[in-house]
Amino acid sequence: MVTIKDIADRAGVSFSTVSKALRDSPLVQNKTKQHILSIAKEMGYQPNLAARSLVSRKSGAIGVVWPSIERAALSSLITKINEQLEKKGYITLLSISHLESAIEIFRRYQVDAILVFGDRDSISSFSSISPLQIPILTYGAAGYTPFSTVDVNRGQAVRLAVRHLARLGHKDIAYIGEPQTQDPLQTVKIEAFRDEIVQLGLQARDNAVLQMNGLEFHDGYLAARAMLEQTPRPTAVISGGIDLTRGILRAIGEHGLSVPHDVSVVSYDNLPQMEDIGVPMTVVGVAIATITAHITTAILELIDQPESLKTVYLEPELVVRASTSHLNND
DNA sequence: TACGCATGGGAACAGAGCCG
DNA sequence: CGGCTCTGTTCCCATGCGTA
Repeated sequence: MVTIKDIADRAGVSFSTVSKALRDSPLVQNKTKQHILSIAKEMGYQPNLAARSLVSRKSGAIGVVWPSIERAALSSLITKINEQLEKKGYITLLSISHLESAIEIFRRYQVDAILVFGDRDSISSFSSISPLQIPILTYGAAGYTPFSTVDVNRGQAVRLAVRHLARLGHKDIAYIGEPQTQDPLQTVKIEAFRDEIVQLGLQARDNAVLQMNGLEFHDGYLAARAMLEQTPRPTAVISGGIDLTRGILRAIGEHGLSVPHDVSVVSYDNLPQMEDIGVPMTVVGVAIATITAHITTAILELIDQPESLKTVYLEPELVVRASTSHLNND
């Protein structure tokens, strides 16, 4: 490997001068600088990050723990976060391992901060993390972790959805998004759903919330099929997430029904791709760009002040598109 | 303006001291 | 004397302060 020493030998200067020249220091004459730069380029020099972080005590890397790789909503989050951190000179290391082993690996790489996406599995293991020197930011796990957190007011999002449908005249509303295994992130939404139904004096049916195995396409599909068999059939449905929504739309289509004429659909997850997933979706949630901006800011702050502890709660919005309409009385 | 030198964490190595 | 553990040293490379 080419090091600054090799460049120094070739250029006939000391390696500290090469270091300064490569970092565009004003302490090196422009002529010398250009000479050194051209030699570095010619020799194909790449700075050794390990050595650099040895001195600076910063690795310039941020570890992201992302255990549920199959969820579409999270994948657009991570893409954007990576983009924004890159602009700030950081690289992101992604781990899809379990929380404990992911953190251990990141410690060895000496990342400057760790971002953890909370999900059912990671939430339960937060308590077992031994205190460490690396700052940790969690997303989607407010109230479950001793760390700084950026989170979304999920309950409020679902309330917005219920109110929107109620305003359109719907009284019989279903909710698809209750996995069999206890998932705190989903439970919050479901509780808000039930509560808002009662608050608005709508029909509170026992089977309004549909059970399912998981939160993926097929789960939404099966739950929607079950819902469409109910009599009377709900006139509107709220979906717990984008993957479920895709399955729900499929089931409705196969049933020979149309959205929103026969069934209005509001989906959780305020993602750009929601503008058209067969139907332009009415959605509730915090826009991805807003979430990622807050996460990025919070991480950078945490690197500057590792001791600080901060919880940011983001308020969701309702974006009305073509998947919801007034109740038909025909 | 350019150079000398200390610095950082950890792997690899050298040497000392011990045991059977 | 071979084999072992334990301690101490050197090296990796880029950075940046102090100095010539």
